[in-house]
Amino acid sequence: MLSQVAQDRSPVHFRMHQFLARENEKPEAMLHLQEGWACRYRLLPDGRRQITGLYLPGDYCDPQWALGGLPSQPIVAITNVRALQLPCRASHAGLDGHNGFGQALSDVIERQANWLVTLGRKTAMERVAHLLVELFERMRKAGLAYGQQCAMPLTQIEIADMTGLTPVHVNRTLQSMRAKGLVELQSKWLRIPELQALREVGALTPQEAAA
Amino acid sequence: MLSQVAQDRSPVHFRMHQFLARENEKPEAMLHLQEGWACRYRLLPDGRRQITGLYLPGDYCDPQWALGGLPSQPIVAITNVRALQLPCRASHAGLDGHNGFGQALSDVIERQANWLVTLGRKTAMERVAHLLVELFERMRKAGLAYGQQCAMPLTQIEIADMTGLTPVHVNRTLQSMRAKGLVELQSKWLRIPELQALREVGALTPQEAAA
DNA sequence: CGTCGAGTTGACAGCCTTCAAGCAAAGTGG
DNA sequence: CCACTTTGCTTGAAGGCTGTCAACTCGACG
Repeated sequence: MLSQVAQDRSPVHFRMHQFLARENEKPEAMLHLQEGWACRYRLLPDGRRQITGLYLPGDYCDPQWALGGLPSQPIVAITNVRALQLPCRASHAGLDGHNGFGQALSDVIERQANWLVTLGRKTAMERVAHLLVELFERMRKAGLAYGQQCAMPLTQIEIADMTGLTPVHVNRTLQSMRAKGLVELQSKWLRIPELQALREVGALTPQEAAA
Repeated sequence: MLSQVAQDRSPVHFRMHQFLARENEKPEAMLHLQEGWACRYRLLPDGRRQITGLYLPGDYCDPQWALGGLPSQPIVAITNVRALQLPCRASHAGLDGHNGFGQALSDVIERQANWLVTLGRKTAMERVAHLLVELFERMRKAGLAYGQQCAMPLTQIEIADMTGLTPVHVNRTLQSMRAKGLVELQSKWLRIPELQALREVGALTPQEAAA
């Protein structure tokens, strides 16, 4: 099993804002996150930034490295990160969806497609709702949700870079959501009183945010 | 080789607007497009549509089917399509980037990430420029560009659903690009007088639109 | 010759951005 | 332990990019 491979390796640590991978640099190993959050992003010449992927505890970083090629986007730690290393080529024998890597690859493609819909066609409130629902459900799958709440280390600037909005508008949108009782969000903790209500606000189809 | 596998199969045909795949229905076979265009998309309950992937001649449809799971989004023919069928599981022995499927999977992830940046952070003109550059470069790689031109069967409505804009604004944006001499686009043919100029208008980083 | 889809144009509204200022909490150095 | 700075969050006012609504043209098609 992959987990056994992983457990043969000693854990590595990254501080907040440290790079897990850089553009066009061959990664030393695939990482299996044990603790902490990270993100993949691209920076435009004029400073605009778009986050293109989030890595939460339990996620592989990055499954596509098993396919060969070099990372085209940097990956940076959002919080301090602890991870296990595993060789990028450990998985060649079976990427068929019946093991972790195939599923992880599917999830990446699925989530990216969902975000294309959100960034292309949804309003600010729908975008933020999508993000919060996805975060909560992924944390819950990782066993890191406690009732209706989970940790949420993202700053409003990072939420903006994820949702394609400005930090100012993210702030106004969150306040509006708080006023409606849709979310409680303070000191890095997220609480969602009614998940189904927030899913509807986010215009999430049944298959979305399930991945 | 994959191509030999493919050539063992007889070609299948789809008419314009016919489905190559439907949501949650197991596809009969992976398709290797020989002629015609198709797209993957999602429809929101209120009618908003976002195209999440384009399939051009030479593309596999869809590489991720080799990973297992069911398609979460429908795929529909934009023009009439001719394609070769190959079994979804033909590739299990090697998805390592040294054959067509691994590369195809990488390309899908890479292109989706590029579009996340465009939909999240770019202006209308940058979005349309990105699309036209990508289409031209993919057609050229497929051997279907002739000098500075290639076929471009998309309607302005389809361009809008790809770029996250309204058809009206796509129209205005295209006119503005024509007025600046950036593109010539008429009767389903695209000509790009200066590709590099259009790349810059699209705020494309070196690695973008290369996939 | 009527219909339909695609493209085009104008007027107006609105969501979101930009710019700016102020506040609180956390980190830093003396 | 207390300035001082930094980071993150908040709020207001004004403007712009894009959306909405509507009407018109044109060519393809039957």
